[in-house]
Amino acid sequence: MPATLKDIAKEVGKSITTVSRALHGYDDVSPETIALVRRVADEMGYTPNIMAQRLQKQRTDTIGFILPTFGPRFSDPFFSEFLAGIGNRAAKLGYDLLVSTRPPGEEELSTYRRKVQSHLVDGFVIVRTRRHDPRIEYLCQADFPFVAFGRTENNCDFPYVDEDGEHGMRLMAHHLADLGHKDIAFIAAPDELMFAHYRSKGFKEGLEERGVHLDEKLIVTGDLTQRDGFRQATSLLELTNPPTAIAACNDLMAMGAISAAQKRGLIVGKDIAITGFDNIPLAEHSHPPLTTIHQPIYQIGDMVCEILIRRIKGESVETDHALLEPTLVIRETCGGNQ
Amino acid sequence: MPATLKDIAKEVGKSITTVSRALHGYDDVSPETIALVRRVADEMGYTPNIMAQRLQKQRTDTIGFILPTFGPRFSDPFFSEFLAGIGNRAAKLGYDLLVSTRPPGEEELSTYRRKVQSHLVDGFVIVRTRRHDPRIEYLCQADFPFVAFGRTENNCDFPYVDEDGEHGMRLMAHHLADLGHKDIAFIAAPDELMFAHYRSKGFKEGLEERGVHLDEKLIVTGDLTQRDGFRQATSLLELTNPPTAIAACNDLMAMGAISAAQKRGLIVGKDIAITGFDNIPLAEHSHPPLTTIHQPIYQIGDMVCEILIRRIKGESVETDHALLEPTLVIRETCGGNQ
DNA sequence: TTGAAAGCGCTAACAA
DNA sequence: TTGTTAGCGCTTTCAA
Repeated sequence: MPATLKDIAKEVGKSITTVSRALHGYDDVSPETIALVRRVADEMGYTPNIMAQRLQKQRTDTIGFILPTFGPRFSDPFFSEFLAGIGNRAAKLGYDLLVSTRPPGEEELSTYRRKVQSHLVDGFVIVRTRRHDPRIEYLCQADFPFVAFGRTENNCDFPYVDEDGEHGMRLMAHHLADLGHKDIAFIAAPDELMFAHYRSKGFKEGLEERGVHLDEKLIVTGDLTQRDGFRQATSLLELTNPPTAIAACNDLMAMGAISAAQKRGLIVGKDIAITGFDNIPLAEHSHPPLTTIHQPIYQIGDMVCEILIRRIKGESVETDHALLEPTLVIRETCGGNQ
Repeated sequence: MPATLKDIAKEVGKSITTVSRALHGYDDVSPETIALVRRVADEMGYTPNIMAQRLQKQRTDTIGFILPTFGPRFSDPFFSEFLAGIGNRAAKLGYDLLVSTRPPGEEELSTYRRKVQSHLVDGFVIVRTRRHDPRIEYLCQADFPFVAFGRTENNCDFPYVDEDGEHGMRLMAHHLADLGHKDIAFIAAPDELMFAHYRSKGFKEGLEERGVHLDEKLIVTGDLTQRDGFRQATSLLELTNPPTAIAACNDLMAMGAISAAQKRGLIVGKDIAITGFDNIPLAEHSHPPLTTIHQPIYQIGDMVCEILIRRIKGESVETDHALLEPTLVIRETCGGNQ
């Protein structure tokens, strides 16, 4: 149906090769031919068949991104922003983005494997790294290009961009301690998630540095959703000695915790302090606005994508181990400023 | 590098053709050959080169989805959930998902055009339809398969799934009117967006049906973000005769409105009623929890994708004009139940 | 039951 | 400056 090089060749009475070269503007084609071919190509509405180009070139100009989803009601503001970051950068560099959604696990890994082996993508963006991450292990061992948002404990060297969550949570711990809190609870996330691990670590160390004891009973683990933040905070508040501050591992859980506190009639920012991590857009508009740690997700997506494409193209990359400095965003959930 | 049919053929001492057929389990290949070929293929870690298959088959087994983004801080919970819906269904049916992010406008349309012409995808999922939608116009005219989430006023027939936003907002208007509100404000969204148009229409009609007059001065338009919801609600509340209820066109703006009200010291659900539309996960955990209209976004994504793939495959589709019945979710932002 | 040959649309080395 | 030829990896007639 659509015009091919062959059609144009027939039309202008030249060979396919010449047409191809004319279209690419090679300088060994006469200007007249170039002009002619271009005009005819335009008239015929020619667009190259990308599959044919790809088969020939043995590249796909496509990068893969497999979204770790968790059940249908999946809605993490994190991902849409990150996706916009990589998507826009990829487009700017002439790359397409192949997205899959797959829950972590066996099937996830085989999805990576299949896409690598069948040459569906030239490289991968990995998010939400795990302490022991089979995806990274696989890609390293297969020597396939990828860049991760997050680090891991696997012992192999690979490019990543990460925010220093350990430092971020240390900042937060100091903030809370300096506000005079003694009974501080922490809603962690599964320690297998690398970022969760770092954040927990930073928080504990931060409190220690301020001489505040973190009671094991006040450490609980949630699944990163606001629903679970609500649940975990509720159980925390039902203790005989409830905490005066709750730090959550991410904003979503913090927002759940705010609900829980309010449900018990507590005034957040006065009766209890609550903090998050991520600074999602919603954080600014929670009630009260959430004190949190900022993470420039869009920019991270952008960086990750750019590094990946440079690697794919074999260009040199200056920094492929970026660790971003987090900043504390003080709003109203810890009181003080109002 | 990776094994090809040729490699296997050489290894087993048969022709490429035979190997291909053996791998596909054709019944005109001897069982022994099939077994042998399969074994060798496994050993060599064979995976078909998809680009080659696609070039040959003239299909891509890929569906396209172009995300309308608006600036970097792009974070609409709507999209991640919708994406999960189409992504999971596509995977189940053996399709890949090619995602782009592009702000609405000229470049957006040319992105569609390029992907169609270069055979990058077999069909498109369209979201956030506009009253006059150039994307739909183009795809219709090009006779390219697509399914939309949302309707349009372009006069061409195409498959869609939509929620009856008009009816939903009518429900909401009745709810507010029945609660006794007389001074009701509405934060609309740009009328060019089809869903916004329907929602506005339904809201106005709903109030009329209850004999409540909707003052033009109390109708403002926001850009669907919580930030703008905040801004618009603030201006509404600064009027000499501020409204006693604010209905927003979507949840995000409603959440901004809640902030605005609280900033002015109003108690939401008592001093003022605020409502949304969408029932995003966060709605349940706003403070107070938001009264809204439920929209099963994940399921809609799933449906849209399924219809699209059936069409691509040329299978018959029973219902390709689905209009879903919305439901009112009463929580606490209008008072009453507490 | 198997293989030879053609072709999907394109690029590139080489020859003319 | 242009054309011939080969080939990317696969599927699919058609003939043996």
